Amino acid sequence: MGAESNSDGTVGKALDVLDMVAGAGRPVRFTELLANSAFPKATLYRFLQTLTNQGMLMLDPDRGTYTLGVRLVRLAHAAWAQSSLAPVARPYLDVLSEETGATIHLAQMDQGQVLYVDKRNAARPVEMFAQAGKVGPAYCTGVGKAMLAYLSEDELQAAIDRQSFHRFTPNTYDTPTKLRAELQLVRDRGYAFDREEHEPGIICIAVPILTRAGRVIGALSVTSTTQRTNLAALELYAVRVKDTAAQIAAEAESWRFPEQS
Amino acid sequence: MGAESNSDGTVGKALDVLDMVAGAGRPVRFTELLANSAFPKATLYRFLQTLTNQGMLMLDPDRGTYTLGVRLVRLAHAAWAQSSLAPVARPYLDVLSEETGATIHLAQMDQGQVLYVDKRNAARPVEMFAQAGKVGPAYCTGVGKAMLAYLSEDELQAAIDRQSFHRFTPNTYDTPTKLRAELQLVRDRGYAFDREEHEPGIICIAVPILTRAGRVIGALSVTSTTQRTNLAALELYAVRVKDTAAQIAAEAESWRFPEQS
DNA sequence: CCTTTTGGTTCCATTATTTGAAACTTAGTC
DNA sequence: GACTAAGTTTCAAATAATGGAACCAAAAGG
Repeated sequence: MGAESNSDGTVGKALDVLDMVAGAGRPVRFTELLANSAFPKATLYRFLQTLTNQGMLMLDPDRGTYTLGVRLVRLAHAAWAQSSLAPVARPYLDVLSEETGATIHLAQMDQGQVLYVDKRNAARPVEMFAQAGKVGPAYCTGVGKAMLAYLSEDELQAAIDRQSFHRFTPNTYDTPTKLRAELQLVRDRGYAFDREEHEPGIICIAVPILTRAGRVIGALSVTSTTQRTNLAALELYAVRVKDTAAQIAAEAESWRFPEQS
Repeated sequence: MGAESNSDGTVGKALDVLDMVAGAGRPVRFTELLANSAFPKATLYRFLQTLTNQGMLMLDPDRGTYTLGVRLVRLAHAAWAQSSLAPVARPYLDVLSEETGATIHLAQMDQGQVLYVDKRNAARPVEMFAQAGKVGPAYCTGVGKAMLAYLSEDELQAAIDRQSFHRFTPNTYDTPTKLRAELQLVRDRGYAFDREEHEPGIICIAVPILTRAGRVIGALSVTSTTQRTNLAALELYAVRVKDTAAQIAAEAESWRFPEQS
């Protein structure tokens, strides 16, 4: 059930250590990491030293605990800025958020999961890293299904193999077969719904963002609650959102970066 | 003049490659990276493959260009969330922003530079990664000087060695000697000013965020423009900001993470 | 249409680095 | 002052990284 990302030599192992620290979600001691890892003491120790040296980890000298380092934040900023999707999409999200008064999500696929790269929230305007960078399941979210529906068969199968198919609500499509049937409907329709499949009361409409060649580069969703609205009302935005996605795709694709001398 | 972060073996080299891609600021081709690196073809090639496998880089198959991967965004989210500073500071920044109507910055030290980890901007509420994650010089910004002033002599010297001392404006302290004199004033006063030292028209007041033991964990600033206000007016916030910094420090330090079984 | 160049990928013997058991050093306990 | 737990260093053996050179594919040139 775990994800063994092996066979990438020393670098891969070091990054696994990084993931372990990230996975803990809080500062961790050497011994604790040692217990959760297959590495021998000395090996893990050296990895931690190297990563700390490199600023990928940080060692709190007072408590002897490791946390993720700030270099990651710097790199992530660069990653965000140089991905053609997120920066291009920004102004479009602003407009969409204003028009609908709903929550807007911009997501990408990451190892079979949904990674939210930007968000607009009418109620709570400032979210920053607290929201962007979060991951969620693909098989039971609007953006997830919108993207899955347009993957190639190979990619789709690889993604399906990574889904946990936990039944979050009675509406969750909790088997590959049910999911594939739903994805066919998504393709026919051109957009995906989330019918409280992940969280009760939360519904959304989502569209994929595709290159001209049909490659999936992300997805865009308008999310609301059953208290405030319903699917039929959300569906009225379908054309509007599809249109926005098309514009974003076009701009992202045509965005040529300045050539270096 | 570059920073050789060598001698951390394979992992260090791989991370150098990552920095190269980040440094380019746009998608780069294999050949281009090869030209800028000391690595032989095959070696660089393998690094790129490994990093791509690991999701740290992304290869655009259409254009044959590499960009930073989404895994970094995920890791950075975790880094942000598990650093005790940024999440704890969030509500305080909100309040400060509301009270002053000015721009608020939260920063940490990163390899001699200032890394902005959060921001509130009265005018432009939504900034996300576009702002957080940015880096700036330490010797000519309020937050930078506030932190430098409270480093240990060793740390300070190391940081000074990494400063470029470019004279951005007539007010820039552009030598180590001038800077050290200024830092003494900062210590005496308990907070730092930015007197248009980095950008004309931009002024700020900044305070360090210190642990009880006196270790620097970050800095907090209130920034405005000479058109809207002046230093004397900003100084009125001094007590308020110092107070906020103290609260943040106390909460960040006492924040015990839940123990794992 | 054939040749050359450019950009990218693979091979494989050599070499250097990682590995990890064990010994060691603190720092805290009883 | 012995004992234990947590963290750090050592060093020969094992393994993985290295990089020169060959290879392949596609574009450019004749």
